[in-house]
Amino acid sequence: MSERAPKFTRDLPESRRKQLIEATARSLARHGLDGTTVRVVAAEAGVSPGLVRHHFAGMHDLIAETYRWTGKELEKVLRAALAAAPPTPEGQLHAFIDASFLTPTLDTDLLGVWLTFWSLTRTDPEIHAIHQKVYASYRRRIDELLSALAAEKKLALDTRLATLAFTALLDGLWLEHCLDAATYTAEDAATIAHDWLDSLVAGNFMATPRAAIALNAK
Amino acid sequence: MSERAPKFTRDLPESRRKQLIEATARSLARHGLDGTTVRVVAAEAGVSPGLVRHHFAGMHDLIAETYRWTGKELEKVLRAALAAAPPTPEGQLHAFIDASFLTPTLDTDLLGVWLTFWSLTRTDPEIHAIHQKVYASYRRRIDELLSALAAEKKLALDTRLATLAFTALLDGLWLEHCLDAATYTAEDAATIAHDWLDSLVAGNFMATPRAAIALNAK
DNA sequence: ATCTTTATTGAACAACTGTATAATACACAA
DNA sequence: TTGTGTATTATACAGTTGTTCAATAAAGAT
Repeated sequence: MSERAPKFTRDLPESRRKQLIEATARSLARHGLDGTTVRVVAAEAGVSPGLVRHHFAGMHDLIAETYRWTGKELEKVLRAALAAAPPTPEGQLHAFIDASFLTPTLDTDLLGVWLTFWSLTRTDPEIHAIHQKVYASYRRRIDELLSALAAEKKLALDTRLATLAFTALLDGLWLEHCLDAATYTAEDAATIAHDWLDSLVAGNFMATPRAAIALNAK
Repeated sequence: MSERAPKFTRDLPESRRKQLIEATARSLARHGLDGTTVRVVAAEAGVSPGLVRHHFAGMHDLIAETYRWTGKELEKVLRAALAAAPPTPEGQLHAFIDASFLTPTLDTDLLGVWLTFWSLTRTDPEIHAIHQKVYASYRRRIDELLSALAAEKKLALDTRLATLAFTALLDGLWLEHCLDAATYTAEDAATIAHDWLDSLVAGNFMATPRAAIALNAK
């Protein structure tokens, strides 16, 4: 009875920062960017609003850090999926697709946050810089796998365009699934992507120099 | 000299609403959702802030109306492109791709607005409803063309999945181009999409029941 | 000219935003 | 136990938000 409960518990800066970042991610997923305020995030993390400024330069900084964290989190999941898959280029790429759509941790909440960042990328220079960094590493990985695939299967492949097509297809599929989950399932998305890759392996893709054809037609 | 200039000019509600909607679209493209406030929009349209509430139920309503307007504007451009193209399914689909990437009116500004709406779709019920309506009509059109294509070319095609793939590829290509125009050009995007369609026509796509294969493999 | 309608203005409002700051009290060392 | 550092709280603050509303004046009707 004489022992009073502490009004709050201290924590290491590193740990508290992570809690605030995760709270921000949850808020972005649920309430969108508009609804993600200092007070909402603080409440979500179970701390007082003032603590945000103590651990971050400001609200904008917190959101940017949440972007970086989400990117790393995503990469972690994908990396693990690739490590467990067959070490062939084809096996790795198929595993990449499965990880993108069939992994429980890649739920619409986690990916819904991504949409928020996309909308910020066009107008916010700092977010734009983060975006470039994240996507450059993302595309490099795909490009390496597609190059290895082309070499192994002896495909005449424009790996640059193929990489762009692959990432665009995955992003598009996930985007539309996220915007309206009722339209199609994650399994549908995976099927489509796998099928695209199969067609690529069969050599029916990115081999025809269409641009040259179009020029001749004129 | 005795004639004083009018402090403002009146306008028909319909006309003024359109001006405000267009001002909102410009603001969304330039300053993002955060920067699009009642005062900013009013200044962009050259009117007083109070006028917004006179023509719209509120700021939220204005943004929703801007979504509807942008959707119609986009459909108008696509419809015109299809009307000018060869009436064959293949010709129509290729024209659809060109219109999506090579039309001057479909600049990154107009499409940048779309991103804003996407970010709202997940958390705002009204925007979500508009999104469903717009995309349903969008997909119906593609589905009809792909069905006609499959019939003409006698392709064993899952048109539902093919439609999803087609729209996802276009959305993804445009999205990533919008987010970082330095990565690839609109011509690159068009080339990729045309190539995908060519591959589809050649019969190398969406014909294999991958799901069944996967089940047998287990 | 005068009247009527109503599009338009501009300021005032309450609510909310991110931030600044002083007081507090937890956790650990001596 | 006492002292020290600082994570944490709570409040206050200035700025901005969407909205309200009475006054104004433009434009057509009479």
